[in-house]
Amino acid sequence: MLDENNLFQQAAVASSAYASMAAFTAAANMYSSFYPTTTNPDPNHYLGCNEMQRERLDPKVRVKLEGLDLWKQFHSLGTEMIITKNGRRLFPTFRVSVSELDPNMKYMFLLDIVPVDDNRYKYQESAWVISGKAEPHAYGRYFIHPDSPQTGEQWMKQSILFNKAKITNNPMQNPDQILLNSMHRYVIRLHIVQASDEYSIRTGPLSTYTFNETVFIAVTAYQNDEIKNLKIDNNPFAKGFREPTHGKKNSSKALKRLQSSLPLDKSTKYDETHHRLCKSDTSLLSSNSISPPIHQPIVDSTYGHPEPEADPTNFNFSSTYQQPLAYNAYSNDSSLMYNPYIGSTMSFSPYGYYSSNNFSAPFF
DNA sequence: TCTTCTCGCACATTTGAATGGT
DNA sequence: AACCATTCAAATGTGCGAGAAG
Repeated sequence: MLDENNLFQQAAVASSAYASMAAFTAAANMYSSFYPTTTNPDPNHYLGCNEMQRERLDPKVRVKLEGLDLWKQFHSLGTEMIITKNGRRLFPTFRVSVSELDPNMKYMFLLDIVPVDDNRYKYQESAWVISGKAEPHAYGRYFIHPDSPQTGEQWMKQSILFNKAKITNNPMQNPDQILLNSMHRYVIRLHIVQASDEYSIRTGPLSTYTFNETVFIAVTAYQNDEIKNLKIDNNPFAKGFREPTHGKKNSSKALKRLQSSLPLDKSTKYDETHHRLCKSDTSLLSSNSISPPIHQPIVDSTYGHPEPEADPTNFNFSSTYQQPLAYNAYSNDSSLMYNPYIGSTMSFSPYGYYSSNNFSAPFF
């Protein structure tokens, strides 16, 4: 049996903070390689940490998902994220703001992505349908925010951007890239650890936040044209595929540079709140009765936004995440949804889903 | 035959070094 | 010398489409 303490001691002795984080991630990733998730997807099961009790952060701590409008647009269509061998960034970018941290304490921010259910999907007749049982998920891959660790005061100064986080389908890829399976459904999680130094990463108070709007299906090529068009319209790197300019090869580089340097263009480049509006969300929803509940209902993760009206065509949407401990992920009934917080109670806050679990989901 | 994945391509932004002006 | 703005090229991030793989 592997001595888990030794693995994490490797992280603890690293000289610089950043190096220690890398070692820590490597240690966590070694776990997943030693304990492959071939039979039981519950990380507690193969880590043997069911007994571990983990203190939570102050419940007053609030995390708000930024760019919520754009996330909701994607979510209403069934978000797809491209995964590649070399790793692909998430779009929309995962960005949060946090409040009520202790300004003087140090924290680390980590992101990971976990399966939402135990199904594999395929895109058939303009709808996602279950095509079989899911492949095992490689738990233990985290993206650690490069500013970690820093004080609560610094984290709360501005929104926290995870634009460098990448997803891949290549197990041999850099361990800080999150390994996913194509045609599987996932949700993004944020972990905040109070860690004043590298020794307290595993023991410091921890809270985990999940946002319903970040549920997506990993794909190697876009299936839904509406999703593709929404990406093209909103992702600055995909500007070349927008209608007016796409296919033109006669514009000189100098002209392009001039155009791109126009003040208006620059000022709106990364402003997600000014993205172009697309078609009405509800008009694009699938009402295919054979579709599984691919999308969660849109539940506000941001304080101060009214909850949208219920869509009568959207009868298949479940309310999984609003129910405390509604499903057993590891039962034999594959129709049940996977709750990554199994064993815990889960409550919803206006800022996001908050796990009250003391020990289970993240294993660091 | 069908579905899914990979790769090279064109077009875009980002980044950082080099340059010039104050 | 130090600072700032601009220019430029390389690196990187996109989706497309053809073809490969299973």
